[in-house]
Amino acid sequence: MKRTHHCSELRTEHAGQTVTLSGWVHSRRDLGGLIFIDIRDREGRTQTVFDPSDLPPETFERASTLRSEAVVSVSGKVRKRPDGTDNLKIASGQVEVMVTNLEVLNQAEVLPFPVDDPEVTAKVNEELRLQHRYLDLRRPEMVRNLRLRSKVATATRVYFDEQGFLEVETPLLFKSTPEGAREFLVPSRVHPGQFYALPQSPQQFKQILMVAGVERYFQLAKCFRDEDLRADRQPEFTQVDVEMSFIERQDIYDLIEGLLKRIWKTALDIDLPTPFQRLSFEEALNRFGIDKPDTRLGMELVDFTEEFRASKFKVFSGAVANGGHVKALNARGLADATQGQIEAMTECAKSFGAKGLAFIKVEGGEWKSPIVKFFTEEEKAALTKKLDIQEGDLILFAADEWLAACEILGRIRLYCADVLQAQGKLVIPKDRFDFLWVVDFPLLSFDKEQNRWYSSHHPFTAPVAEDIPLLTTDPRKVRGQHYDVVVNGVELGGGSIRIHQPDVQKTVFEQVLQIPPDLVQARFGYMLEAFRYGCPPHGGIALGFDRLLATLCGTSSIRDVIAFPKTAKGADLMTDSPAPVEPKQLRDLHIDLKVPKKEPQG
RNA sequence: GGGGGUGUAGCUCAAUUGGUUAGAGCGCUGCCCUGUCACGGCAGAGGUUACGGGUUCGAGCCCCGCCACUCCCGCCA
Repeated sequence: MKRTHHCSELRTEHAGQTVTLSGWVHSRRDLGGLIFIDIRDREGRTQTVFDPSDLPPETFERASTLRSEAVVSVSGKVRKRPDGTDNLKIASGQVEVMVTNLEVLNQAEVLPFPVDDPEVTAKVNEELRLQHRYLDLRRPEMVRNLRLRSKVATATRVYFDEQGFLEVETPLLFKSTPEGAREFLVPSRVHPGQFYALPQSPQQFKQILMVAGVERYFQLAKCFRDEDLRADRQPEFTQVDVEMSFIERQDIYDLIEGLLKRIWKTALDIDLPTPFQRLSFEEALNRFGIDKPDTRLGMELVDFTEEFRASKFKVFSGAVANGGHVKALNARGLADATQGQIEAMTECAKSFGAKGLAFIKVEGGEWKSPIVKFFTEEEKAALTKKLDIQEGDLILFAADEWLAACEILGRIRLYCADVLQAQGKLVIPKDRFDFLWVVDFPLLSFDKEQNRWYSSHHPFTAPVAEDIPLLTTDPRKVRGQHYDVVVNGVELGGGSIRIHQPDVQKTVFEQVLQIPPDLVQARFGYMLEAFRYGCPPHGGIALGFDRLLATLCGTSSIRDVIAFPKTAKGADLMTDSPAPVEPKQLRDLHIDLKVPKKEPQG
């Protein structure tokens, strides 16, 4: 049964050798008196020939009954294919194996969907693919993704080892810290009524490791968040988690740029230019309307606050009078936007609090717009100049508070880019990767509904040193030592320099975030205590490993780079989980269920 | 929690907008076929139109409900 070669290995120089191949029946061409069977393994495929003149009739008969995806082991002599019968589509296409022995290791029933035809399979309903993930993973594209993931994981470990990092595993049964994302809870059998939580990230352990003197820590860490899912979010996911002592922000930039450079070279043989561009949070919002800008798209936002301060168009001048901004973007070539597309954009703007969406279509040499009649010649000239308006352009406006105006147009910009790409008017090369750092985030944001400040990143993020006195006097102005790394509009990861002084950490928890002292003690007491016994200055970062792989593989869904992902409702369709448990299990855990009974249908 | 999309043969999709017995390609089954590689030829089987109601002379199509998948908003310290 042992194989001598894999199925993408044989070449003309192997001709004459007797070999054994093992794998799956990829395809079968039964010509009646002669049968061709392509054997496939994870490396590729090889054509085998069953010729009755070389074979016992019984073996030939068995070959004719083989079905797709049966598992076989065949032995025979390799030979160069007859002239004119080479198959250039496969690597082993110049040779074939003349089978003398066939062992059927397992038959396969008819499959629920084909795995041998990439065009068909790529369109198969994802529900079905997830139900039979083991078949989905046989597809060459999925094998490639698994392989790339493994390669990148190894490259990551090698890189960090070279840089003097220790890989340390941290617990999955952790303590609930309900400030952040909703957690998965694990009931304790031994401690009735008490729960573990699965970690949203190893944040606190990695900081504790710095107190422990590890100095350089990394881990490919499993993280868990019980929030609603998206194409780029799963309830359990993997982070490249990093923490270092005695560093400043620049050290993290250098380290991560080196890592990504290594990964891109290993995975795609692409040399990433470093250092990455650096944008402040404010500049990212001003120019792109989002804190994770996709700089490949062009169409930057332009500010017209001054130009429209005294405008006759009251929507603009009114917004400015209230301290707001007027911003615009030029969707080049989108003047032919349909009514439906304009409406979709307007709906999108409204969902961000806009009252409407002002626009100008530049068609046939004139500006078609319900608002252009309010504009003076000076205002029109300013628009033409700063937006470089040309025939065929679509100009879109937002007038609102600064952040809202930016975010509305930021969202519209992405919508326009989608439309332009679908129309072929915006073409982005597949091998283009625009990396950048977003820095200088505000440390705190204000929650209007709950009337309190919350951490923009997390409560362990260090303020810029000279801003520490402002924590209690003017929180809005405090800058955080936080950074995000972004590629092509995807937030790949983020981190910060941490607070390492127990008194500053206590101030943030109790006075700024207004967490009662007894709660702080119960939830974070061990950390504050640890900080008192000699905590080095430290900082770190976490990269979304799944998003990283999705970017490398050119897919928008991280499900394509996770072997066994869950659906949008967190179900595993293959194992049918989550699922009910036995009453005894619940009794052991001291749990009573209160699940409303479903109303009978009808 | 909210909004959009999808659900018809094993798979991918049609069904002239409410009208005869729901079709096609691939796959599957049987027979034929010695140089195929998307093999070819002939024949055949295969449907609770996701599910439950309703309107109608008549529903795959319209209405109500419900389930699953998917995308987005909220959410994701």
